[in-house]
Amino acid sequence: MSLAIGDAHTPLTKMVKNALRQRILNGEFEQGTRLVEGRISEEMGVSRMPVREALRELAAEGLVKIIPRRGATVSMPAVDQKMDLIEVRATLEALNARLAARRKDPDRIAALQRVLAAGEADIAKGDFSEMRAHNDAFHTALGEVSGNATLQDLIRTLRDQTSMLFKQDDPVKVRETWREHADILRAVIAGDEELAAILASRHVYNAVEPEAVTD
Amino acid sequence: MSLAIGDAHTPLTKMVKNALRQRILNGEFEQGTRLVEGRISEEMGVSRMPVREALRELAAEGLVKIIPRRGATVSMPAVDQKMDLIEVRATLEALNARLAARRKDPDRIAALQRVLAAGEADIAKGDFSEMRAHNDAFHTALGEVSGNATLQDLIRTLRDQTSMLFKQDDPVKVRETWREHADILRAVIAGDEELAAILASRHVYNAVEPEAVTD
DNA sequence: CAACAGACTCTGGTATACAGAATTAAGCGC
DNA sequence: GCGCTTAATTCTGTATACCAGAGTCTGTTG
Repeated sequence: MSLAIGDAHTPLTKMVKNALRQRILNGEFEQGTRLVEGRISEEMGVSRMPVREALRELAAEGLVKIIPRRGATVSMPAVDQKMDLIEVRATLEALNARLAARRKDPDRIAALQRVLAAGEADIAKGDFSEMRAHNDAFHTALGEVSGNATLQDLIRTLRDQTSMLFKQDDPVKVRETWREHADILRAVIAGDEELAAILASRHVYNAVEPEAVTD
Repeated sequence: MSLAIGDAHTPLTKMVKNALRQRILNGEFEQGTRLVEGRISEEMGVSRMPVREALRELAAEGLVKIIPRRGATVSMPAVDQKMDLIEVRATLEALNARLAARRKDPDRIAALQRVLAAGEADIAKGDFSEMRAHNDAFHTALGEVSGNATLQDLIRTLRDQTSMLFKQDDPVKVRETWREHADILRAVIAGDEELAAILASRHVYNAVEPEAVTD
């Protein structure tokens, strides 16, 4: 299994963690599935330790729940927590956009524009395969403009935790999403903090798939 | 070594973590001090593993920085990160207060009022020894009123990371702090979301010790 | 006194073991 | 059959011991 984890030079723990995160976000493990250390370590061909650590870290990110003496399970957020998460995320994305509008570093904004263009180009081409990546890239780039690393970390974590609440495959929605991205970017460039903040906040709420938070 | 950690039944890792957190927040370890796994484990009479895990968790909380292959060091936030942290924290405390004002659960508010009274009583008595605990209690209680668990977690973490930026021992400042607490509570009870949010946000900025973020 | 070799210190991992909590399977009495 | 015990099995939390290789420190030497 060469591509199993890929034996590079990055810490093993990180690789295990990423592999697990991937699998969880892909829905390969359902909500509540037990993640047994021994099983995973064997499956990935590593010892238990890196797995333990990876699980702890994922727990810190909220993708996994660890109950003492009972181990880890996949933890999609409970219904009543979903809105909580979204509320927090929207607030932080708003702060992020506000800060970006305040600093509006030209270089970073240029980079952001390139990301926006890339996303729009794919949409024009009708190629939706990379949308998730483009989307992540946009939000990451926006985070760089704001320049608040703490905030970026938090948002990334929240993004992972909420990613399953958003629909990514509906072309109509995707187009809407990117229109909103463009609006946010415009507000940022204009230095309009208030507008940027409001747009970013709404952007989160708009992208939520209603059924996801209802049932 | 008997009272080193105290061999209870709670996971060892948690105890190690708490002990370390305590020592860091108390300033017993200065910024940049290396936290060598072997040394700590020996000192606390446990094996390296719980120490490793504790360090990772503290790293997730931001109290410690881990550089691959170089280990953990105490990481007070860098100057330019301090304002970042405070900005984020202020934003989240504002959201928290806003949600509290929205829900204003009577029982939780009653509890909050008791905490406020306890703090004020100690101030009246001139007893400042428990102020930090009272302060934590107030913010925790406020978090319960808002009822957003995710938010509470985040705020607690941020509180730990920023705690050293606040002065707790100046009687004048303490009195001010509690006046602000009372104001926030009043806004929450009145259901005035906007006011509660603004007051909570300012409360954070007001409590910052100017020198702490300057140098 | 700068650059380099060597000795030493730690981290990230591996393997193995084991007590005791949880979970599951097996019995057993009714 | 069905519910309750009990025994067997599975896992977690920790501990030991060990190792390769990255980093760090030190002393030397040109």
